[in-house]
Amino acid sequence: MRQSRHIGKTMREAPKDAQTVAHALMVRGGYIQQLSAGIYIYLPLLLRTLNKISQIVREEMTIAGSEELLMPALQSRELWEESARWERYTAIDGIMFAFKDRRGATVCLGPTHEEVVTDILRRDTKSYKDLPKNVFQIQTKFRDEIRPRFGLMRAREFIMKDAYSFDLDEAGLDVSYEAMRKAYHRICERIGFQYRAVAADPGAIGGSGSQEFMVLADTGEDTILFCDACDFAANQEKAAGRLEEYPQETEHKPMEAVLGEGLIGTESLAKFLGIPLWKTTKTLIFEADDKIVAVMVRGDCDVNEVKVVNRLGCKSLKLAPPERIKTLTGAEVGYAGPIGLPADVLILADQYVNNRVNFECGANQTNYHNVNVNFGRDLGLPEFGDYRLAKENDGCPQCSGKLKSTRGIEIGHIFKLGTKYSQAMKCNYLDAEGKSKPAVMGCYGIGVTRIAAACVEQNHDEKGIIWPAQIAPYHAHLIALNIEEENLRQQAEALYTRLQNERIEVLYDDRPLRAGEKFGDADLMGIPVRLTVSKRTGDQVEFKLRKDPKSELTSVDEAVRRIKELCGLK
RNA sequence: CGGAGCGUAGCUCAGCUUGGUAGAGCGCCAGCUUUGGGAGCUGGAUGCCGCAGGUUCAAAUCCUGUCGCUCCGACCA
Repeated sequence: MRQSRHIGKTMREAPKDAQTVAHALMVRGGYIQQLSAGIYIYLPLLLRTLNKISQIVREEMTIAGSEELLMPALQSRELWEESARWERYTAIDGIMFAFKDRRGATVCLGPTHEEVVTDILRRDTKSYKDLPKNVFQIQTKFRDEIRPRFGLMRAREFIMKDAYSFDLDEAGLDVSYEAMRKAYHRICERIGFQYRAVAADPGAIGGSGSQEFMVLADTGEDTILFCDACDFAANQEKAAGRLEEYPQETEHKPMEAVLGEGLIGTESLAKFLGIPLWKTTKTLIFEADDKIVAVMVRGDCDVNEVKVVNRLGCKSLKLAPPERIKTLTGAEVGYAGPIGLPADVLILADQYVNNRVNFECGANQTNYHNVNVNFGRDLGLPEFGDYRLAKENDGCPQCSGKLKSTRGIEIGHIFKLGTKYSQAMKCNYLDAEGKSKPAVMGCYGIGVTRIAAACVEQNHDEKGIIWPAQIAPYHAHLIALNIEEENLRQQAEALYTRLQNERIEVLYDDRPLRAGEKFGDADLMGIPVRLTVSKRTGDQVEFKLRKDPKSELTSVDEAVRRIKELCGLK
């Protein structure tokens, strides 16, 4: 492609709404343009990269035994009512774009395709001989995100590969899931990501197990915890950390309420009372849908709201507003405790709240704190469970190692769905005994546009993008300097033709600009190989890798050979 | 949806407090010089100051409404 005819001008300054490096570089490099909130134009350079990412994904899915199809993005309401997700996705979460067609029928743009794919497979599946099946598609998805952000990272319209497996039973699902898991690892490896597969919370999609594929980046929206000694790795919202248990006193002292005026927060309280932080207790009052729930964690810990939601099965969970806390506990915010709460309030306590002798908790009276509290004597046993947010330096739940923390971008998520959708939508088969059984499903998503953004986030320097050759928009960037000199122009044109004949994808900068501008644009765009011809290069060519600061003169033949080797061309 | 902020030239932004009819840098166009890391000089074009009302002799500026965008939270590939 001639750059003089290329659409997508580079910009020297980033638009002010670009918050992350990847977003800014993609806008500046002429990869994307914003049309409205969370809606982006994929300019020619980006489209080439997206196609290459898609091709890698396609190849690996095919090798893993999945068959490609393409489902409609425009879907009808009926299927979503069959799976009982219509209400949740429209009225409750509002994540789905839904509107009426000219006849007044309600239609929607697919945020995901469990319904449609289950509908397809139930027509195709009659006998146990029809399974297993696995299909995938690469398609534009629509999600009315509450807060789109960071350019392609969280957009309202984006490209996703989604695959769905249908098996006879759990054992079959395990096999399908494992094949997808391996394929996801190969995809990440082929793109050259620094990444980790982590245990994840399945969230609203449901199911028995899931893993996220996280590209490591400081700007990632997720925190992941991993063990420094074994292979344990999990999303922070899923992880269970191990805490040190402290030796306890043997004597149960009498409980008393201590005046500690204005002491909000366990740290200042522990200091004031002269007790270790772990003896204090945080009691948080939540509104779970329309019920009130109290959650206790040790004073040195925080509540993991995802775990609480999973325990309660509620739709929404948020901290109760101050007025509600006041009427409930009779105290200002900051003095809530488990003793004396109304009987209908469910009290959940993290397991590490237990096994403490003479601990502290709020007294439900402004400025007062109960000390020397003991379960069984001063209050009944609450429901214990794991409700604490794991964090860095916790003990590993699998071994004696310690957890480390890092940020990640979730580019893929694989789920064991089970029979949630097949049961609701009657995707059944007859087994060898003639008994009807629901297919056991898995679903596997990977964000194609998000991979592009994550890749830029992980591969750039102060000058611009540094694409790995596998997904770069072009293999080579041919820079012609002094192009107003006819003989040099002809030389550059000849080289351009030669490269094209060699099936090398080349962007040819034929613009009559100064060297600085052309090199600056090349660095910004990030094409892996830069070839320069000028009056200095004679019948040779300057060969430079984007990731490498040094350049050298080589013959054209040698340059072609190197490019083909780097890009895996024959 | 709750909280915060921003809409002025293609991009980044100044001007608004204290109303007087539009500015800078970069980019763009022309010419000359320059020519391997975003060069210099000269000349030039570009704005429904987001939109709609209101106040006023007069509104980019004050008021009201509205639309759009961004950031912080819950959602997710």
